[in-house]
Amino acid sequence: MGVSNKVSAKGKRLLIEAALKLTATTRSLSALSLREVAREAGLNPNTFYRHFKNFDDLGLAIIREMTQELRQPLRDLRREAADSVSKGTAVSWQQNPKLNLLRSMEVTRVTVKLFFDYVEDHPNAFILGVRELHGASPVMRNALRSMMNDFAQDIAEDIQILNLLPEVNQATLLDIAEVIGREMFLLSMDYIEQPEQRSQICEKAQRLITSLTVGHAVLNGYGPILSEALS
Amino acid sequence: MGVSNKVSAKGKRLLIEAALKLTATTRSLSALSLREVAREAGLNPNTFYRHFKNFDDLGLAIIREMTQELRQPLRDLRREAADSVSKGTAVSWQQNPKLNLLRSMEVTRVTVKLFFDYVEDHPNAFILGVRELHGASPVMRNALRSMMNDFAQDIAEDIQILNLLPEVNQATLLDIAEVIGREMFLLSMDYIEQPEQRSQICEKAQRLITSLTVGHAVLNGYGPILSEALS
DNA sequence: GCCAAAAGTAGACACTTGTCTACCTTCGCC
DNA sequence: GGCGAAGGTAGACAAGTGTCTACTTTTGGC
Repeated sequence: MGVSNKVSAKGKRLLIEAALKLTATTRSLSALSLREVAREAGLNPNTFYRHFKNFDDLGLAIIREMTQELRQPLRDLRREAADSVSKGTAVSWQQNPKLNLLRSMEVTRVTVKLFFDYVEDHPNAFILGVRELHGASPVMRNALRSMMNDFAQDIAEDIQILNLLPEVNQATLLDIAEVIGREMFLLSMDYIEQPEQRSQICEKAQRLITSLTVGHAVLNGYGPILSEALS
Repeated sequence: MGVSNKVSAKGKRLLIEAALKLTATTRSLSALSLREVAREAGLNPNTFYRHFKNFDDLGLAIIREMTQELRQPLRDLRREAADSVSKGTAVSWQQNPKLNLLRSMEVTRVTVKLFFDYVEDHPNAFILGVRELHGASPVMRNALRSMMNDFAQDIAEDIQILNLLPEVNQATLLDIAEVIGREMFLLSMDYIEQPEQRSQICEKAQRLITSLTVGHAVLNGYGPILSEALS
């Protein structure tokens, strides 16, 4: 459920957990009151001051943990997805477009699945992240924005390293990766809120990623190759 | 600047404007206090109760206005964009893919430009919309979500009616339209916050839309046609 | 021009909040 | 085994809040 480990003091941990819980169920972080969080944590209001100097400070601490807990695992997830699919298929796109396209789509499928499993295990972290990404605190917005940029960077790198697309334009690839990252995060809200629709949401995410990447490749001159792959 | 007209009472108008102003500059709607809004509006706190029964009520009133003020104008914008480009070009995609693709991209270009001009004229409405779309109030979230769905519906219809793509799968077209609508709204935040980057943001939006739609078309079997158009 | 309804104000109420100073408790370390 | 710092508590304060009842002003339709 909660963002775990790494912080020494017990009170700090409790306060973070309390804030996460309240944020997920009730309000935006900036709308919480210090006393409310302390109460939820079962601590004296003043204890807050021992660990944080204000609310943005608490927020940043949460984001710091969240990033640590999400970024590397998500990287690993994508690698895992790629590995589980690409055993011995290091053919170039020109050589065998069909095989490569299928491989790409399979990597996408597995990654999406793993991602949403991960979401399911850390709903509160995602809820808070999405909420504050467009929230009222500039401090939080900036912190989360740069986190999202890092994710996008990771995604773009993976697309290249794992050879999921024929070689394409670097800068616009990053744009695509940004959109993918953002949309996945937003979809995670639907995923959490609508358990009965989860398989459809997975498929929707896959279609989105495929449409985006394929469109991007086509616009970079790989139309014929991809058409062949789809025929 | 503000969301205008249509509501009779002067006080109601003032309260709405005040809430919009505070939301844009300071906090999320749910984090505002009744007295704060009244103060900003230059009214007695109790006046609030004459017009709204709680804060969600105020929020919904704002969204209602916003929708009225945005939806039809945005529809008109897209039509205008299409008209200004498609004079006498009712050739089918099979007949002249290149021409049609160029026309599509031009419609996209003009629509994006008009959209962002519109954003520039109503920044507060967009800020509040994006903020509350992922905010803490379920009432607001649902209202805005259904507004976004309507937009997506409009976009999907336009893509069909204006023949911006060869005929494609209906259901997944709506998915694409949803992504386009959402990303345009999110990009509008960047557009407002980073005036010096505005032309790049426009181009980014265009590329996104083109990548998405082209990718979608390719996956629906129009790869060869589009490849021909791009050659 | 009247008069009821709608819009707006005044003052008060109990409550919650952030933050202060002062005090107690636990823990790690020499 | 003692001691200093870090973690946690207690009580109090002024300031701000939502909401109540009661009153005044403005307005629109007859």
